[in-house]
Amino acid sequence: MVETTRRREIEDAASSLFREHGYSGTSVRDIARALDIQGASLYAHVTSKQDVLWSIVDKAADRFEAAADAALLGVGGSRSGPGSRMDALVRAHVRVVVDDLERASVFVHDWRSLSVGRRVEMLARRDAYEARFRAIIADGVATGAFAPVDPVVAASYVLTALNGIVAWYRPDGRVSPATLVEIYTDLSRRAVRARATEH
Amino acid sequence: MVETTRRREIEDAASSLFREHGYSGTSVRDIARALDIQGASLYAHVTSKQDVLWSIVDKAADRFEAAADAALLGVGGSRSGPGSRMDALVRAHVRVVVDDLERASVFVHDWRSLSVGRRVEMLARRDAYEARFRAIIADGVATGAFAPVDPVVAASYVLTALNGIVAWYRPDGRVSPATLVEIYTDLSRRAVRARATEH
DNA sequence: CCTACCGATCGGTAGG
DNA sequence: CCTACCGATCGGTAGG
Repeated sequence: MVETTRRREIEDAASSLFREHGYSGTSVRDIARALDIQGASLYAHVTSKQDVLWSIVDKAADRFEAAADAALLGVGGSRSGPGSRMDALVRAHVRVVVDDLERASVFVHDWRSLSVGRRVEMLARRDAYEARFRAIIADGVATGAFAPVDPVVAASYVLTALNGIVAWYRPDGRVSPATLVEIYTDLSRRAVRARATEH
Repeated sequence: MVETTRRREIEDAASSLFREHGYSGTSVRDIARALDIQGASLYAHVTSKQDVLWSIVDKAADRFEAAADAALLGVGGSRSGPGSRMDALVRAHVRVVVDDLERASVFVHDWRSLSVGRRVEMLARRDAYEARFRAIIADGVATGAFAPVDPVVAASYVLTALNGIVAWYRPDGRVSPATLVEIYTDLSRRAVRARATEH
């Protein structure tokens, strides 16, 4: 399916509706209504409702992975310490989330509505992504830069906190996206760092 | 509606299904099938699907509030420092979550499917609940026990992390519920505490 | 708790 | 992108 303007408009409308009502709570006619066309007309652009969900989730996963790659590369990879790498990953993740809250919300919540094959595929990608956090935390614990936390639990803690942004954050509120990125980076770094007296 | 054994079985089954497929993704017949009865037979025990959702969410909210009350009372209220009060709140919250992951998941995710009036009511209760965390964090920042974090953002960070447990935690895995409670309390306390050199 | 049934809506197709 | 339509399923009611 080629990427057209209409196709992007459909995914924009669908992301917004999926975020507010969930995949099951959104009908094909709801999406069409947002675009002022008939429900059946949507099928001139997409093959199924499931296909729209997959496009949104797949591209969102691409964005998170690309941002993490770039962030680690930018900070010099494993030549830099676990603290800097953790900060870079958190910063990149929060940026992707606040950059498109609708699509991030669908990625976070609605991937469970994917068909079995795609859900399994996405679960593997999510696990590989989360493994970057686990590895950095384990490294920090090993060097003593981080407190002796369980890397699996700590990575889940931090990532669910970052993903939780989609549930409460309003970009037009008191806290700007840039400020949110910095606050979340600080909170995440502090959650795993060792006491100042320990190193 | 009186609380009967059957009624509780219905809410148990509904919680499990809502957790896995969401409120919209679960049909009345799905719930009935889990209890080996006909879809229409469910209406001998409940007045509507929405009514079942409300019961689950309302009772879950009761549990979180009661646990927070007891936790603050147990730690001596405002006579104890912000650190102890924060620990008590976090511990209580995580205990309620791991004690019934299905109902906690419905409370966290499916309250958005409540009818408008009930959704507004629940939003107010959630805000009052979250305000306890905000107040304690603001207190800790004022006394210097906590880092100079934004109390609103920090409370959202911590609470979404705690609620995120429902998305990944498996109680039959490597980490016992009791251990999870301790790790999460440590991570949350560390996220907001001041550097050891600062106090 | 059952059978039988209701109108509304679902995702999707045919044919233009 | 439209009209017209499909079979399936939805939440819920009637009457036992």
